[in-house]
Amino acid sequence: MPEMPEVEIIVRGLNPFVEGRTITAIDIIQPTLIKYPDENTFIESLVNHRIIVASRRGKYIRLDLDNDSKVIIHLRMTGKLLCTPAGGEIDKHACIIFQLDNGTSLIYADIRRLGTVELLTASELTNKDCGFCKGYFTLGPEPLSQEFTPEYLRRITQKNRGKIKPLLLKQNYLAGLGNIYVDEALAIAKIHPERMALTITNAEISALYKAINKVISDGIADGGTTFRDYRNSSGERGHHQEHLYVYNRKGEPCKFCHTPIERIVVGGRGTHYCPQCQQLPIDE
DNA sequence: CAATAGCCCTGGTGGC
DNA sequence: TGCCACCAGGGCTATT
Repeated sequence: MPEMPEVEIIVRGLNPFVEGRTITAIDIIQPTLIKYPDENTFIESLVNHRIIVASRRGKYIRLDLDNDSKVIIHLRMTGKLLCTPAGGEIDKHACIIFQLDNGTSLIYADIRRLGTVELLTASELTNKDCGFCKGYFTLGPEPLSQEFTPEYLRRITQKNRGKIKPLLLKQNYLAGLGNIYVDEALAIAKIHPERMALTITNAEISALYKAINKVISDGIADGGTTFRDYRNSSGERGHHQEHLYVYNRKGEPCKFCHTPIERIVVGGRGTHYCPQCQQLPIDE
């Protein structure tokens, strides 16, 4: 569900709530979400330990514990991390409940249960070849970071034989973009989602670079995008859906030229674009 | 490598 | 109102 801006908002909301709190008990309602290690080791490693900090890398959330355990969480499509006050209502799709020493609880809830929760020791985190959290260890640079530059974007488009949209969705090239923000960035940069990455010009690279950083920072500023399931750690909706250019706007007028937005499938994903603003070169 | 399909799941929506 | 096919913000794996 959540892409980088949504995960960023979740982590920002999480920290004031969990930082310094000790986990007093863990209720595991859906054990299949815990991919590593086994349920008992998971509980033993965390109960009576203090959460130092929550952080984000790409679409992953990480909790660092005082015994050097790291909990790596991916929310996939419908996962939520909810900070629930003492006596507060437990989400009906709660999968794992971390009870904290002040009576509150941190609840992992997930309607479709596609999310993943893994616990690594400090040495497993350093080792990277532990066989778990593979996606976490191979993440590319973050939008808005020093490492993400127009030159970097140029480099990955030059060495890729495929279409631009599937490339931008690959987390090992760029961490954090998902289906919504990719469509939005391409719309703002006026690049067709099926454009062959190799043929993208320097001027377009420059526009795409700015557009990626813009959609991500706007998404964060708006508290994320909520269509149905996304909620921040307090259970509130985001607002960026009110400012989208193309995503989920099939048939509605383009905000630049008023041409109806079209929906196609690219790389197996629903894709929205303006057929007027985002054209393929004639020879493609 | 790139493209595609299948898979993990539930639930909302739109067509009939 | 009911039934049903389809679709969904992700990502791993296997196959061609």
